Amino acid sequence: MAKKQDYNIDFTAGLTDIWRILKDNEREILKNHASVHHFKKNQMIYCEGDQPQYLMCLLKGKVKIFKEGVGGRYQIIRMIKTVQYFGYRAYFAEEKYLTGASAFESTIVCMIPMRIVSELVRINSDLAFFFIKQLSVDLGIADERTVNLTQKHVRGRLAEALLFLIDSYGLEEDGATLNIYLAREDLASLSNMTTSNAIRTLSIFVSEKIITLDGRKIKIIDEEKLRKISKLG
Amino acid sequence: MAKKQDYNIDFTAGLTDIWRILKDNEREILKNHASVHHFKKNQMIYCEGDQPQYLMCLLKGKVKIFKEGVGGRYQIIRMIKTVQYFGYRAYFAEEKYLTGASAFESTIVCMIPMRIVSELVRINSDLAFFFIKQLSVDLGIADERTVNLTQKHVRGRLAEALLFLIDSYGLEEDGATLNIYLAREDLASLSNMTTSNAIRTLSIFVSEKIITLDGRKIKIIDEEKLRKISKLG
DNA sequence: CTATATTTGTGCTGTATAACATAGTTATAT
DNA sequence: ATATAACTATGTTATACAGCACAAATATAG
Repeated sequence: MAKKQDYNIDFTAGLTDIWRILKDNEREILKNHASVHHFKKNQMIYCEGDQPQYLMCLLKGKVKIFKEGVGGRYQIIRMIKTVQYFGYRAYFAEEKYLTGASAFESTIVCMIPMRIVSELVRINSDLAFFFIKQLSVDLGIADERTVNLTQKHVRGRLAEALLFLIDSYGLEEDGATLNIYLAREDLASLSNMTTSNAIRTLSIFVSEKIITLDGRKIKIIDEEKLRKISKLG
Repeated sequence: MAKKQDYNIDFTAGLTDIWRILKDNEREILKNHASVHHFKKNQMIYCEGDQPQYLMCLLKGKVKIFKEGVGGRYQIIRMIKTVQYFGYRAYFAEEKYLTGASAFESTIVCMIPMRIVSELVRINSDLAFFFIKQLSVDLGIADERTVNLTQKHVRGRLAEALLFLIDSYGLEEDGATLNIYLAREDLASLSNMTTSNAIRTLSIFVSEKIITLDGRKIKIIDEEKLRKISKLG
């Protein structure tokens, strides 16, 4: 793995959330232990079963967190956008990683040893609250997600996935094209359905003038309708 | 709601986890603000949408945490056993409750204002770590659960629910009868299926000599087989 | 630049499971 | 004690969705 020296990035700029919380001497500690790593498209960042060691902050690119299910079928559990933190849950829970993470596209990640993070949490209660809040929010999202994935039908689940992608990565300058190009397979494993059904449902959405497709580019035409479909299930 | 004076319980005995962490003066603070409440069978402890105010610790009884899904169909998100803490996630996330909680049977809960808990977290980093760990573990469980509920078939999901109940509430003195009597409907909403399918699958399990039924009493005959069914999906 | 692999798109078939119906049984209330 | 409501049980039907097959379009590699 490449060290921070290899990349001419002010990685502290990306660490805003935590940076703001820390005192000067704590920032010094963090700076001395942080390193910046580059991952190529589809490269694994960590694997299910690995021993967690780092708090990671996504500086550039996109990351998917996924989990292998029954019969090798994998499911995307969450997706990380820039300046989001990830990879710390398992360490705090004193478990091995239950999920894997891989780079969706060329990605830069800042890594801070959890040993150091733990130490900072111990001496800075604001940082403790930061993680408590983060975990609490994520747990809420996970609970919502469970109900959505189990109770909604394919249309609802796909609509929701699209809305989630808009929310996470936004739209291009035209204000319509999704700012992420993912394979149908990924869209499927994000909305818990087979690839064929993702493809099929997408083209139904096209025929209903909710979206248009150009290869992997997805243009959102009628977000309101998506919202309605997602809500009704 | 009844105050602690109404119940002659040494509620601190139930708060072991947190109690052990606190210093004497912190214990004093907690003791002065804790109150003990009794809930009748099926009584709501808090509702989806409520403003969270208390850290709750289950001293006696059983509690289900559930969530309303599409078309009023509700789903059990988790179940609480004695000396487990609950009700704090939403407060830390600065959200309203996303779930509801109700007493499964006659239940006693100790409540501590989150305002006080937050204050203690601020001054005692061990308590901060306690919540960080708790939330991290729960988030892992939620992720596992999502995959299990979405990818496994009814048999696998029901088997898993039964194993979960053994794990959470244990067995009676005979070493076989589940120590919780729940309606088929609850078993269904725990394993994400319709009541009819829970009933049907249960009686299939009976015919396969995996369990026996006597009304709501469920006797586990072949736990190994349950484990196998759960694993295969 | 071609060859090979991967991804996408559609149609068809099978099946798991939801939805409904109905009856018997057990709780709950008055 | 009796009436009413809620739960349990089982059979039948309907349907959403997975699974497969195959062709076309893209992407990737040598």
